[in-house]
Amino acid sequence: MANSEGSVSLAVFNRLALYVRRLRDMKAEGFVTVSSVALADALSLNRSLVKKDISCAIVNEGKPKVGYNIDELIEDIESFLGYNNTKDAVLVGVGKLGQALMGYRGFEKYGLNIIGGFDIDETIVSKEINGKKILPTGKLESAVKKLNIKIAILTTPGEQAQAITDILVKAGIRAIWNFTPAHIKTPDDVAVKNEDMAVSLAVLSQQLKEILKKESE
Amino acid sequence: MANSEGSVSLAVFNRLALYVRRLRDMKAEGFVTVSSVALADALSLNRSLVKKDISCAIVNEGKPKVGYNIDELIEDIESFLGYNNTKDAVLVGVGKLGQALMGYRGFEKYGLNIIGGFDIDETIVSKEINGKKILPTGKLESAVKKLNIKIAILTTPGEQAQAITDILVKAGIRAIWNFTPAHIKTPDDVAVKNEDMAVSLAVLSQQLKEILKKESE
DNA sequence: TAGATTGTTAATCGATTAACAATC
DNA sequence: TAGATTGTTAATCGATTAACAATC
Repeated sequence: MANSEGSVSLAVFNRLALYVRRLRDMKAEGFVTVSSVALADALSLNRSLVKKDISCAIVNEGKPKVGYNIDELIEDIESFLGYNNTKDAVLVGVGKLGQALMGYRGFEKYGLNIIGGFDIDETIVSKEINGKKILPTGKLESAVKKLNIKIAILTTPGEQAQAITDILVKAGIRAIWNFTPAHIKTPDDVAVKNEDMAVSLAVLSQQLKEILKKESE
Repeated sequence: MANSEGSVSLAVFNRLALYVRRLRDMKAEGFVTVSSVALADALSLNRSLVKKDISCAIVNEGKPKVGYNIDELIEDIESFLGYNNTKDAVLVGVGKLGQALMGYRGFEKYGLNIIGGFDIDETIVSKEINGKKILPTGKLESAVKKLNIKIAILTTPGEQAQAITDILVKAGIRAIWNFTPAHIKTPDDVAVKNEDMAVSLAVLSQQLKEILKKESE
């Protein structure tokens, strides 16, 4: 059995998501069972590491000499990552990015259900994207309270981020996925995940620098 | 002086970006100098950790009893993270997400210059977003070669991701920022940064779960 | 000088890797 | 049975934290 209530490190989380993606590919290629060794080798990762990561997430044990049933393994990891239990969310700020996220059908696969968008722009209010209504920001607080929503996606301009955050927190939101470049302040009992493009870009740039450096040697 | 050619861990990178954001806030609040201790306390992080992170990135040393000049510190960290040296990139797949990224002026602050977009859709080709032209995908390879571009942003549908990746690699691209949900295969000398919404969402969901659990106790 | 903070060195902690007995 | 893989325990490595001398 697994680390029943695992506060797993971020690194493990990242790798588990990577495993799921690769396992889906392997399943498509016709694999019925898969060993931790095979998965590790496919990803060029240490075998013990993959073994241990898997053991954090699984309910269905593997069999010596055979490995894991690929369906059960995918199911277990997805369940551990929370892809299976649907979570309702609101999205605030229906600009280009907000529209892109509202229109992205992939979220459903990961258990996120955006119930609707909110914007101050009159011209966009009352339109629909991907079958989801867009309401005026004035109705944000009451809607969140009424539907008991706990997750909000923040895609407003940076200047409005803090003001909207305050409204969200007041309405009972407990997790904010922040796509704005602004730093937002929240009480300790509200989780914030910054989708930080700057960091990703910096990481990518550094990798590129190392590759180009290696080449010129 | 700094760890002159620092292969710094991802964790350090993430924290340095966090420091910059907070330092900008502090500067706006009127700080002229700042100590590692003050910064650490403001972020509720360990003092030694912040001290060490900073020492990886800085050129301008701090002064005992005073701390660092806030302008120099921001400048040094930004430079270390590569925000200052402009990097040209192409963007492939000008859907909602692609448009959002092309229209996002914040990238300039981080040194990314999207020189243009590419799409197969005739109706969007030849339009402009944020002053940047959109060209047919057929011209992608020659444009990348001609302008010697090394970075590509991939925002196509998942199904096209691998085919486009192959073209990009052939044209000389060495770093791909992958916003598609697809797993793309590249040679070892091409860096890939997956912008994995699923992982972020999973992390946020877990934090939320822990908060709600704590509450019900 | 006394006090605070720097930069650096040592101690601790956690995550990764290796080793191995159990099992099909 | 022999061989491969599981699950687990021990060893290693790296990152975080604590301690401390140097300095303004």
